[in-house]
Amino acid sequence: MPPHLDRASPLYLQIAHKLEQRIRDDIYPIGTLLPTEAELVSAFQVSRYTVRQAIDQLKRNGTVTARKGVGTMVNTKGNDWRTRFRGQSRHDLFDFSRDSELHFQTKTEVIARQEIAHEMGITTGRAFTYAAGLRYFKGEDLPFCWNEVYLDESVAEVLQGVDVLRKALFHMVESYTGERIASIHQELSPVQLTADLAGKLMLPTGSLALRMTRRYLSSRGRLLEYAIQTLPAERFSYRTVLSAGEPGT
Amino acid sequence: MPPHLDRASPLYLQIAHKLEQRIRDDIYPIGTLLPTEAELVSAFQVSRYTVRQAIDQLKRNGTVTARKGVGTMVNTKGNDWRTRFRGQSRHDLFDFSRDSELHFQTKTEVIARQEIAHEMGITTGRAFTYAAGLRYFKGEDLPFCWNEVYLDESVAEVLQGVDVLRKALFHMVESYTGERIASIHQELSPVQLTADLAGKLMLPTGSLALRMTRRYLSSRGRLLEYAIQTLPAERFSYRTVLSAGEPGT
DNA sequence: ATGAATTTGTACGTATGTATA
DNA sequence: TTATACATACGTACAAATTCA
Repeated sequence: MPPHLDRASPLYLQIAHKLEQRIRDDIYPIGTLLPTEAELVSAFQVSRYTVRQAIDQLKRNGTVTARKGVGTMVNTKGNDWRTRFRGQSRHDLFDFSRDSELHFQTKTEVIARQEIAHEMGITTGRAFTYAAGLRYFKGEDLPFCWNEVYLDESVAEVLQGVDVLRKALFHMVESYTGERIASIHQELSPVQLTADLAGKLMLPTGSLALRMTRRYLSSRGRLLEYAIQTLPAERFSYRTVLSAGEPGT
Repeated sequence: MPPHLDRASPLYLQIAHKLEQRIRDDIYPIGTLLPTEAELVSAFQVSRYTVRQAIDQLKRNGTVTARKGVGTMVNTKGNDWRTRFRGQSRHDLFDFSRDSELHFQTKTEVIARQEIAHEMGITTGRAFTYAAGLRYFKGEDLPFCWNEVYLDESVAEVLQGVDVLRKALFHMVESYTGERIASIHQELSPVQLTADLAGKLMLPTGSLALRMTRRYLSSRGRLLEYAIQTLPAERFSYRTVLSAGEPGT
């Protein structure tokens, strides 16, 4: 056990965190190469396997990119998904909650049967609170999204008495349970508006829209929340910037 | 080298693909556990390290989740096709390019005029090489994507003599210029297939699809590459996994 | 409640392949 | 061609979480 590391958490995570820290501190500036794996091995006094696991962490969230024969380049500082998830522009789907309001129209108790259970990726028979409504950007008259939510009964209480939602629901769930949402599985597909939805959104039937589903999983893999958003193309575009460095650098 | 595997691509990817295939075929149904790592080792006749790398691949795109002492559970089978894509980082684009092949059908020199220049966000009159073709997952017969690319004339040379593209184009651009792509602006919208495109993709006219555009900008803000992908909903779903912490915790 | 068996997670060593400069 | 640096792949061992007798 190298002296600068402890046994409290895996070595590769400690090293990954140290590397991220150094990137944030501009010890490894954006656009430069990290020390080679061999150098990191001798610097940290661990095996190459462990160094590679640490670097894998950074690759996974886009912080660095490796190229054979060249090295591992720093792309960006800090890439916490929780920041991305909230703090983006109004046109970024990652951030609904801060600039928009969800006005519920219906709220009922349901049992997940065949199709919906399959769609959620769970076994049939589990109880959920289903709530749905229109989502508006603050200060605008036209809704830009039809929003449906299934909340596991163990956390359904957070929606009680809520008619207008102004915060991220999954965040409320985290506060309620005291447990972090471990992962969010998000999926996007194209759809056409049904007559019913078109009416609610005040658009022609058959208009093109994006359908985004999100599955919020606990650390034990339990589905706590399932959300479906239908976003008409005329009122929304999904834009993201991938792993940009600092502007102008 | 186990007899059922070749050396064309890494063993762990071949195994990952086989596992995904079996999940799609309901050999490993949703909600059940995969065979244990030890069983997969003897089934595939590779080391445990290789098996774990294959499973890591499935974990990364959310297909499975593993728990110590329990096993690796199947989460989702994703659309009957091998169609997952994490759109979060440059690294995801590398993976995407490695698993698929782009077969060019046309290649011409063009000048960006009114509409397309506006779409690209540049001034009119700049010269580009335009190339377009169908993209296939390796080993599959049906294309899953119509792929168009505009390459700035300063880097157009990288496409010369290339009929089948197996690497990330922007990566080749980076190697060619020695300069890093600073940011990638991505946009997604729903569309319906035109008769022309439907013919190429062998799908009914009017089928729903995702249209994804990407603008690759140099560090000085110059547009070096503009790519448009039309992805039929039946063959592709856009999926992202936002994970809070580290695997296994 | 305890302990053994099972299963994934972490970590080390070593060797060879492949892309790049 | 040679050297460099990351990528893949084998082996081994022990730790940690879970399950079950």
